[in-house]
Amino acid sequence: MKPPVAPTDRRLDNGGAPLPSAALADHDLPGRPCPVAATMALIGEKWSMLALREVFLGNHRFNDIARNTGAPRDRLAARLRALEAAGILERREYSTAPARYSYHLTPAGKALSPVMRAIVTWGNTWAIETPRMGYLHHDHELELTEVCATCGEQLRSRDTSVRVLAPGWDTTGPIESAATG
Amino acid sequence: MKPPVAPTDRRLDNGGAPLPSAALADHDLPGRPCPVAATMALIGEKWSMLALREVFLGNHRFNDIARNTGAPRDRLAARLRALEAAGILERREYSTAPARYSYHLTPAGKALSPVMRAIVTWGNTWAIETPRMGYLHHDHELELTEVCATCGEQLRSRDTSVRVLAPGWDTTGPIESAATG
DNA sequence: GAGTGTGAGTTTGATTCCCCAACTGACATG
DNA sequence: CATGTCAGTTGGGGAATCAAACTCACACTC
Repeated sequence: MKPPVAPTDRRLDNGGAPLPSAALADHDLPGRPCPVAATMALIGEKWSMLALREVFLGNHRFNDIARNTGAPRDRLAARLRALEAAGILERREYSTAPARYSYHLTPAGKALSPVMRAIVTWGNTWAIETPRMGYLHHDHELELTEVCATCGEQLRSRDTSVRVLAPGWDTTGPIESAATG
Repeated sequence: MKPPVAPTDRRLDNGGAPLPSAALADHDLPGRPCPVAATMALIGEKWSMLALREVFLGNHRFNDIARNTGAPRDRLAARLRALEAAGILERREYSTAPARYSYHLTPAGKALSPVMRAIVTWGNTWAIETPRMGYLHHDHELELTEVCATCGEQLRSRDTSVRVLAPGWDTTGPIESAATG
């Protein structure tokens, strides 16, 4: 039984090379070692997602990003630097003398598009009165759903369960026995 | 040609009633009026996503959430209150005298599960060395992909384009003509 | 060649937020 | 009566944030 949809390619551009972002270790993260905490450490600061939104929309210059997000300029400069250090954005010099840089998505940055789409979808439905952004898929409106590529079935939350893979932790928290020694 | 997958139900539990969250208006948002900005205003503060992660994992009590996230207790109290005000969490009194509350997901909160899954998937791939969390789908590992429910096709970013629906704005920013008047 | 504009920041000073640790209050347990 | 639990709240110091002005290097205009 073949999967009806192909598994999404992940890190193909990277071909087994080290992570583009300064990969975070468990001890860099507060509380439970977990991909959510690691992701928040990289893109969870204020203005980061809005800056990324603008780059996804095709705005690559500092002034455009500042105007469209409303972020203070110093904060935006700091965030762009952090996103660059995380391997999510790259700076390209489009003018020497004076040096001028534009910001572009790396493979890791482009890989954030499912996160962005999920946020757009949720926000349109639950956070504002009227949708302010939408996606076209070919020539029709995108109706986003999740599917398991292994079995091809549309995802329902009740068919899924979480597995905690961090050593010393389970779903309820740190495991007491032999946790500290 | 029928869609091979059913469209995801959104706000069915809510049946056309007002938004559970204090729905945000354009002027509440910095910069471009957009679902990303609205979502960030509700769940973008520090510790919010980690608190939600714990509730998704089944930890509903203040002390458990505090321990597993590592959040300062005062910040956590503030975030839980904000998420409650946003209609994402609800407090349930599980003990009177002394009054003790546990935190549970509302329909809007449960609807964040695609966002959470997208973040887990990205984080496992790009932010940490080794996956620390995974999902089981039935009895196999979940391999998450996006599909357009309208046409049934697996999503590729190059097949999609963004539409800006906010009046006075396009992808590049605010529209100059007749913008202010 | 003086003045104005553009672009990407940096600096400044006031404000706000965040972290940590200790404390509170109402009970349960020994 | 002392200790423990639970869900917070309070206080003080430090860090981050904000808005606005400023810098620097050039380009364009008159």
